[in-house]
Formats: sequence, C-alpha cells, structure tokens
Amino acid sequence: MQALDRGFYLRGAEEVARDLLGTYIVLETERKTPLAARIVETEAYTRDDPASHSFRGATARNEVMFREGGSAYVYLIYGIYECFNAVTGPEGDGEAVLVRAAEPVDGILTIWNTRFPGIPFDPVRAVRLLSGPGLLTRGLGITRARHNGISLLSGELTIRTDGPFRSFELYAGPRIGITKAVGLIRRFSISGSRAVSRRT
DNA sequence: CCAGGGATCCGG
DNA sequence: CGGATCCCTGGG
Repeated sequence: MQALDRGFYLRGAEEVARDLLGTYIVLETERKTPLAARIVETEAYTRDDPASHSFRGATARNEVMFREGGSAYVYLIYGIYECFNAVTGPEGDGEAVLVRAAEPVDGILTIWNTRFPGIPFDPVRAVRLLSGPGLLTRGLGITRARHNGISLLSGELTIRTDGPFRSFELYAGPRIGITKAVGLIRRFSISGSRAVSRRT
C-alpha cells in the first residue's frame, strides 16, 4: 500500500475528510507488530469554524494545525483521551480532519490484548475496538507526546491507500460532541460500517 | 444519566 | 491567577 502523498493533504479539510474514508492508518514501530486500521469516520475542522481549535488563531496547543498539510495533530481531551487529526491545506490555513473511528485490520489480537488483557478474543467486539476518537488513539497507541507534529507521509505513523476506488456509500451528517456550529454537516462515515462511533 | 480527568484559554 | 470548558468514555 502507498502512503498518501503531500498533494492529498494540500486540499480543504472537508474534501480530505471524505477521501480519508476507506484508507488505512498504519503504525510501524520496531518493537511491536505493525498495526493497521481502516478509517470509517472523520470530521472536518476549518479556520472559520467556531468549533475548531484554530478558530481563535494559533496557540501553543494548536500550532501544528497551521502547518502544511500532512502532519499529525494530536491533543488531549477531557484529561484522559487523545484525539488524532490529519492536518490539511497549505501552511497557515489551520485546518485538520479528526479521525473518529476505524476498523482494525492488522494486529487485531495485539490491540485486543492491550485493551482487554486476559479476556478471550471476541471477533464481534473486536470490530469496535477503535470506534471513537479516544478509543482509536488508545488502541493504536497514538499519543500526543510521541506523535503530535510528526509527518504522515512516511515513518512510524502513515495513512495509506490501496487504490483510488470508493466502494461504499458515503454518509454525511452533523459532528459529535461539539457545542458550537452544531448545524454544519462535517462528519463523514462509511454507511453501514459496524465500526463507526456510537452516539449520533 | 453523569463524573472523572488535566490541559488550555480567556477574562480580571 | 481562577474557573469554565473541552472534537470522550464507561459504568449506573
């Protein structure tokens, strides 16, 4: 599989959010087995969007959002959970796509055993191991300390595709968990996927 | 339903 | 500085 290139990310967040569906997050660390998960749910955040971290300009936390598209933006939410975003657009735009849910593809057993040590593997429950932004980062081991600001084009954390084909129906609806700009339709998912996050 | 959890940001 | 808020989750 081919890593998505710079050009893929140098577009608006809404377009990138849709096109990330069906692509694969791949983590390759030297110590662990490779992990891969198919993205099934995303949300777009732009500079002119009151719900976006970038809305009030660059700060120490969101500085990565203003970089050239293709970096990982990882932040802490509610004191516990990390959220993984792909930065989009040219430098200075302050746009990103939140990856809300993915379906495990490679290293499923590793993810399961990390999350539920000692509990026998259950393939039905395993589909939903990464079904939420906090679950996704926890399951894949994506952290702010290690991954915030790194490139998604090559290296330990990449997003890859096996072809430009979209073989699913696209769902578009309002985003989850926000209190501002609630009317905007900026959440996208693969219709019918069992791995999308719960609340809608 | 609701509380935990800690960083962040804004106003004073 | 204080305190409100936050792109969430799991357990009642």
